[in-house]
Amino acid sequence: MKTTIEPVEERPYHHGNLFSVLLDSAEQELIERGIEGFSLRGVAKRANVSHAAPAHHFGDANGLLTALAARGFERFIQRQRDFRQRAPSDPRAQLEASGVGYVVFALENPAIFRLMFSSDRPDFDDPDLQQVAESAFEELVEHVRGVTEDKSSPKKDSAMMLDVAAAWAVAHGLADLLVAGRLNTLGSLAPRTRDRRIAAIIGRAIPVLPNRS
Amino acid sequence: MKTTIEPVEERPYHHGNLFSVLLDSAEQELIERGIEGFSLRGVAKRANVSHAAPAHHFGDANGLLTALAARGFERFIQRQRDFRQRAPSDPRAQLEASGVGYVVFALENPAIFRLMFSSDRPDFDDPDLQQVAESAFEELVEHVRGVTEDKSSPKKDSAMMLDVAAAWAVAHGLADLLVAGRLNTLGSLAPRTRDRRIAAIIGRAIPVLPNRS
DNA sequence: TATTCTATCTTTTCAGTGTCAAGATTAATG
DNA sequence: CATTAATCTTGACACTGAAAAGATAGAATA
Repeated sequence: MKTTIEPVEERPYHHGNLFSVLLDSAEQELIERGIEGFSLRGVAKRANVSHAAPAHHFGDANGLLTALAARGFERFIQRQRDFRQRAPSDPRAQLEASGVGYVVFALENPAIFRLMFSSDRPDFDDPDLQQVAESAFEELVEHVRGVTEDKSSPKKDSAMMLDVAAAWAVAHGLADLLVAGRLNTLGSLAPRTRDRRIAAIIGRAIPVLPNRS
Repeated sequence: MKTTIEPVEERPYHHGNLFSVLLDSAEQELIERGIEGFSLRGVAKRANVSHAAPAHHFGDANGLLTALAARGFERFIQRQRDFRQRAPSDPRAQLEASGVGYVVFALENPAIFRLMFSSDRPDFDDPDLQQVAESAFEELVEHVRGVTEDKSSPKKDSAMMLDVAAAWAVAHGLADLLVAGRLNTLGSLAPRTRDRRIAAIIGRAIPVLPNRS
């Protein structure tokens, strides 16, 4: 009579690349159950490891969510670059493309977007997360500057700040409302026309340069 | 030897107005621990009742959060009215005041604001919540119409929708970013100047009426 | 090569959570 | 007054995140 039971699936004690596998599992968990249903044990189950394994790589659940948010910001930046590359090179078109990329990323990754902007769980003092989140902000500022800055009579910082806040707020507001399903008249349009209207709305937030008198 | 222990605080078996006390306790719990730390048992403890008591009034935890969100929307609407009343009566000033009220409410009630716009836990199909959330939306549409509608040549619905989305997005984006602490250059200003700038940013989103030619 | 060290992963345990079922108490109804 | 319904408590269960202690295997060292 057999006394030892062979495990159905051989699995080495040391996983090898558990770190990245956990990140992917966590993302899937987040997508399927949302930030408010997110469970560390569920992530471990997806990765086929014990429920305590993630702790060695990420500390606690919030540590895992912090890493996930950081990776989210990287993709977030990349998506905006994608849209800029396909757009005309004039500053205003570039800014509008960034905004459309902003919103499209949110629609493509609603759960991660909420993790990045509407959750207290990631540790935003974490150096990695802070760095990449600042990068996203700096790219925005740069492109706003490209549109509003009149080189012959440079704007004051406070005026500049107003422009940045306006542009950021429109893009972010559209993204967040669409993700929440509160702007369905816009959200249920075909992607192409939807994106055109998003660009139009964002364009409004930044006034045209005053004529140099 | 004493065998029966007198409870420290006499408490009638039937609370009387547990419903509203639970709502207040839940709000306090939400404020102190955030949506992601919110605990039904914590609410019951605050209300000084057993952990299962809330179920009889709100069903489950999400039911309680649904009622809380509905009350939040009522206050949200009221806060916007407050700001309109103190503002000049011309349509543009009224719209800007609504927007400032929108943002100020978010800053005054960050946890509830997130519950209302960035959480999956409230049941947005609930008739009460749906009704009051729609009311908030309708007041917004009305005030945008007041600014943009040219009575001699009425706009199409699609153009109207663009205006509404723009105004809503700016106000909501500012509110959400400020609550998340991502717009501190604006958020750390003195309330009066801060609100002035918020009004200015919102004013931009709605273009001036074209001259009737 | 043999041994020690260290990183990785598992198992066990514990307090806390939401929800359900059953019982206790009080108010409302006829 | 008797019965019913509403309200609240107690107890149980499965699930959660975290901590502690043990198991395993790769890496470093002698």
